[in-house]
Amino acid sequence: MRHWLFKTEPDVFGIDHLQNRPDQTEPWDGVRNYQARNFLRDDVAVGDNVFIYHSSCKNVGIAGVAEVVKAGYPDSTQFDPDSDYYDPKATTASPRWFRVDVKFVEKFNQILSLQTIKAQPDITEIGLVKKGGRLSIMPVEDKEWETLYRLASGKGT
DNA sequence: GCCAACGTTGGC
DNA sequence: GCCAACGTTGGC
Repeated sequence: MRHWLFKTEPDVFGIDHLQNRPDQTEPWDGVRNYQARNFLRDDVAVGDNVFIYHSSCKNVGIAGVAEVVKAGYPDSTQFDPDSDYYDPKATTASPRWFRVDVKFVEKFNQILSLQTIKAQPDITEIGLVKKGGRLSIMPVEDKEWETLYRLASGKGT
């Protein structure tokens, strides 16, 4: 099983939205970045755990955990002219964009702030810290997951 | 709202 | 295939 981090703007769709969904499950769509798309299409698998990260807001950081319940399949918003995510160059025969379904697992009592994450000496390779933090879907190494989960949940391992 | 860093586009 | 121009992201 692999671990991931998905970024989201909590004003649009955050951990609370996910928790309040029917079945606490929601398609993770609207990803329009090729590197992130490749992860969704090729690598994210059912049963993988995902950190839900809140960006572009007052309290930036990891807010909770979700689990992948459906692996990559075409993101239907790319075919919908009324959608913000419409892509006229995408066809059903060869979809460009993919999404996965995620289910709520856990909300942390407190956001694990980006500042705290960056302060960890062994968290230096994560995409959050590199590349100016712009990638919206990124893998998290097992060791990094352990460290971050311990910090966020306050639980020992 | 600013601005740095990155991704995408399109002319050549 | 290069690279300048442009758009977007995201922390602050």
